[in-house]
Parts: sequence; C-alpha cells; structure tokens
Amino acid sequence: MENENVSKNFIEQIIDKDIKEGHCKVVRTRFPPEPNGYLHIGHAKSILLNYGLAQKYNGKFNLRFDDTNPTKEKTEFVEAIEKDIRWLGADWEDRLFFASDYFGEMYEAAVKLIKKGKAYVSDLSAEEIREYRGTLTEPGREDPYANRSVEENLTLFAEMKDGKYADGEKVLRARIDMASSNINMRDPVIYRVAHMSHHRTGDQWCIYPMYDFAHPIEDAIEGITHSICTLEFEDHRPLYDWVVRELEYEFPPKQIEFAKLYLTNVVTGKRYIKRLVEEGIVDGWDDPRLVSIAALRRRGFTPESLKLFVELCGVAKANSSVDYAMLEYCIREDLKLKKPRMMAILDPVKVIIDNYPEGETEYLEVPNNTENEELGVRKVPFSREIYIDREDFMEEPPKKYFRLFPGNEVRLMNAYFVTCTHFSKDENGNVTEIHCTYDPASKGGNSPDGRKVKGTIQWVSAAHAVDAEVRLYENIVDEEKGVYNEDGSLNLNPNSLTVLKHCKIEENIKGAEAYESFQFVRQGFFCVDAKDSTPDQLVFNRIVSLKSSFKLPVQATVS
RNA sequence: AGGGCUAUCGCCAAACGGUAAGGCAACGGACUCUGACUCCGUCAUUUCAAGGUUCGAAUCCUUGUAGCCCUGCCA
Repeated sequence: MENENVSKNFIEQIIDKDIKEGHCKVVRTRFPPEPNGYLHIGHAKSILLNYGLAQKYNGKFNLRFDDTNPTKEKTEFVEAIEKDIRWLGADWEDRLFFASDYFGEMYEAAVKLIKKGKAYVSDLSAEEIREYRGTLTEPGREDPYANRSVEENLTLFAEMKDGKYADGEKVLRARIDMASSNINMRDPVIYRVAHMSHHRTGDQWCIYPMYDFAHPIEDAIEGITHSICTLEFEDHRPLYDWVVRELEYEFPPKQIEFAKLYLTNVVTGKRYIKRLVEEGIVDGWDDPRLVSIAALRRRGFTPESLKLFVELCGVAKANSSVDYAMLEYCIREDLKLKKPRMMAILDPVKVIIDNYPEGETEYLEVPNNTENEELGVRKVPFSREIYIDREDFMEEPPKKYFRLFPGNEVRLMNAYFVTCTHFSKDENGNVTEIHCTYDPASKGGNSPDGRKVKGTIQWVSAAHAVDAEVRLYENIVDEEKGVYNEDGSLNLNPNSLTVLKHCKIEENIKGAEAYESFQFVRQGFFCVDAKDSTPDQLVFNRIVSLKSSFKLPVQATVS
C-alpha cells in the first residue's frame, strides 16, 4: 500500500530490528484512551499510527480503555470514542479491552511486589509525600514507613482493598530510589484509595492502580509488543521497564515515544473548548470549526483524508506544528474525484436573458465530474431567469477580469454564451438585475464558429433553484494575531463563521443527506450539516474552498 | 553540572561517514467549459553555533545556544 521510496519512520525501524533480532514474532499495538473526553485530530494520529503499524506488519491492533481513575471517567465517553475510532476505520475486531478488566491481576501484581520487598504501604499524606519527594535539584528523603515488614505491608494493603481506610489515608509505593535524578523513580505511588463508583466495576474496588503501574501490566497482559505513546512519557519509561522487569513478564513490551501532532491556528485544549461551548461561541464539541473527530466529521472531512494527512505529517520525535493548509490539501485530494460537481450560487443576483423564450425550460445534460466519468451525468434545468454569483459581475471591471460585465461575453457553464447588455441598481448602488442576450448556437457551451470566451461561470435557474443555507468557516482563532493573547485567553477570529441564507443551488441537490458532500463548482467542497440540515431546509458546511490564484487588484490609494 | 528529549527550506520530513529525498505552501509558465484540476519549471553550496577528527561530516568528538517535558494519591 505504501510507496517503496518512502523511507521508514523511526518506529518502523525499531520494529524491523526487533523482528530481525527475534524480540517479537507478531506485532501488537494498542490505542489506550482514558474515557474522559472526546477524541481530537491528535488522537487520530495515534490511532492511525498504531492501527497502521499493526496492518503493515500483519499484526494485531487493540482498543483498550485506560480506565484506572473513576473520578474522571464516564461510559458516555467510551461510546463516543468507540464511534470515532470505528469511523476512522481502525478495526480492533474482537479486541476491545478495559484496564478495569485487569484490576484483579493488578492487585496480585502489587502483592507480588510487596512480597519481593519492592513495595510498601505509606501513611504519608499527599502533601508529605510531595515534601519527601524532594525537588528537581534536590534528592528525596526516605519515607518513614518504608521499612515496614512484608507481613505488615501485606496486611495493610489487604485492608486498603477492604475499605478500612479513607481516601488519602494510605497509599502503596514502589520501592525504587528516593535519590534518583528521575523524579518518577522516587518511590512512586502505585495504588491509591478512592471510595468511588467506577463506571464499569461499580463499587467492587476502592483502591485503584496508578497509570505508571497499570499501563505496563495492561500491555504485558495483552501481549503488546510496542507500546507507543507521546513524548511526555519519556521520563516514565524507566519506571515502565522497572514494573515489567520486577513482575518478570516473559515477553516484556517496549515503550516508544513520538511527538504529538499539533496543527497551526487550531484550538485543542479542553479548557478552552469547554469555555467556547459554555459561552456559546461554538455550538458544541462537534462545532465544525473545532478539530475533535466529531467536528471534523461534521465539517465533512473523511477518514481517508485524515489518514492521508497523518501519513504526510510523518512520525518523529521533534515537536512540530503542521500547517493547516496540509489538512486542506488532503481533503481536497480525497474529494476531488469522488464527489459530484454541482452549481450553487452563494450570493445570488438575478440575470435575465432577454432573448430567451419566456416560460420555457430546457434540460441540459452535464457530467457530474469531468475528471471521473463513472460518476455519470445529470440534467440541469435552464430558463430565461437565472442566478449568478454577485462576485461574477462587475460594473467597472479591472484589467484581467474575465467574468461578466457590460458588453462582455461569458460562458454559462454547460449552457450558453451570454453577453451582458445592461443592468439595474437600487438606490444603494447594489446591482439588482443583469440583462443579457444569449447565443442559441452556443448550446452546450461552445460556439460553432469557434469563438472563444475567457470566462466561464456557474448559474442556477431561478424557477428551479433550491434555497439553502451555507456556512463558511475560518479558523476560530485569529491567525494574524496568534492563537493566544498575553493573558492566555484565546484570540478569537470574529469572522470564523459566516452564515449565508437563501443561497441558490441547482435542484439536483434535493434529497442530499447528512454528511453527503459535493463540490460546488468554482467554490469549494461542501457537506450537508448533520445537526441542522433538514430535507426542507438544507444546510451546508463549507469543508474547504478551492484554491484560487485569482485576486482582485487592490485599488491604489491616492495620497 | 538536576534529569530526559529535540534542533535539516515558510511548514512537515528523509538522509544512519560518501558529497542535502519527498510532500505542503509559495512563485513562474503551459493547458483549461471550474482563475480549479493536470502538466512543466523555480524554491537549503548547506543542516542551531563555534571548534576538532577524517581523503570525505547533517551524520563522529568537544564546547556552547535554543526549544519542549518532568517536583498529581491525573493519564
């Protein structure tokens, strides 16, 4: 599936080496989300990376919810996450797991550590533990409870499990090295008491394992060979390896860290998005201006486009921020040949073709996609009164403007040549009606005399047009000013949403369903909004505009 | 001397001691019934800096510099 010339990323190189040296036979990866929120594009990278690796190496990909902290997790999120991953196309088959499924084994693992003298129960409070931990530059001090006997620790830990202690009263710590330069190794807490109902295990447990202890066990139990996570866990790897070693797993999993995906001019921070939702600036976590998976889906991005995007971004260890233009390229690339190209007028102005018979309608056959014949043809009605886009007409055009203006001839796409004869304006100077004559011989869009026109514009028959709402988006933050203000607040772009009512779309658009997308010729790709669109009042999201090298010349200001 | 990681084009990113891939963006031009697409062309004598080793260095060594991460009973 890949181009042979594309060199392998550093993770693939590690896997190649592990296979070659016999450290693993079948590659197993996993995506381990905590069900405490919605997935965003950064998670998509991790999902597609893990799934892609499993596919590439003929291995297995697991979905595992890392639900070891009941205070933050909800079933609602596990459902949303499953939906997003499924939509992305990452197939975990029958391998859906929960860390909470392993609580029993984790408890036994902790007991094993205690018996080996590698873990002890501490009565220190959270604040005391912090004090004893030392700082980045000073070593920590030994926990005063570090020397309890194995028997006492066993008893105490069992009592913790049995609910004898309140939250925070006791914890289980791994005995490693209070003087380590790596703070994660200074006798990390591996079990805490939390009298709280867990979304899956209910009240069965009142002690819960910490991530650093739980994660390597989860990986080992599932036979994960390569446990891929993000850079901030690099400092945790020695602890990960310690757990795996002390527990003496036969096939120890290997943790590998890569740099997260950041996108320019985009908001991913949970607190920021929460505020945007609360303040009504966006209409939910799936607002099309956001980059949660749900938002991207609603906006009209496809799994294929995100997959392409992730591939193009690559995988490395350097922190980086990918240009949003790369994402735009990917969705255009995916939709280009797959979607019908329809005519839509976003800002309509009426054109009357004076020499076209009144009351007549003819149906012109047009290809749905000139670059992909498989998409077939459709019939588009043409009549005396049509709409064109306001920006396709100018009373006094600048040089190189080859759309409609008085005296100029243009092609109505797939229809006829028309020449503007005159037009009218209202009291405010807005063009209200444009009059043209058409050349009946140019039917279909070409003149038998070989006459050329420079401009081709889209149009929609007034009597047949479907009225629709179209929403145009820009990034939610102002890219000129930077994403954040000095006080840490978001620098919002006031133009992030433009709602256009009464757009006119050719009648073939009728019946378009949620998530269905189209190219609106000369404008961009648009997707039926899954939340607000109805059969009677279609609502479209602009996914992305078409590229354009056309710029109206800026009027020179005379000083 | 706290520890760890990272620095290659505007943005991603290859290169693993043999003389700087590729993509996005941008800019020219051709083509065009989408100012799109497509196609052709341009775009790092130089890899954070300075030294050193070598016939040869982005790759090795030394010394700096910059950025990111780490002091949750979060993940």
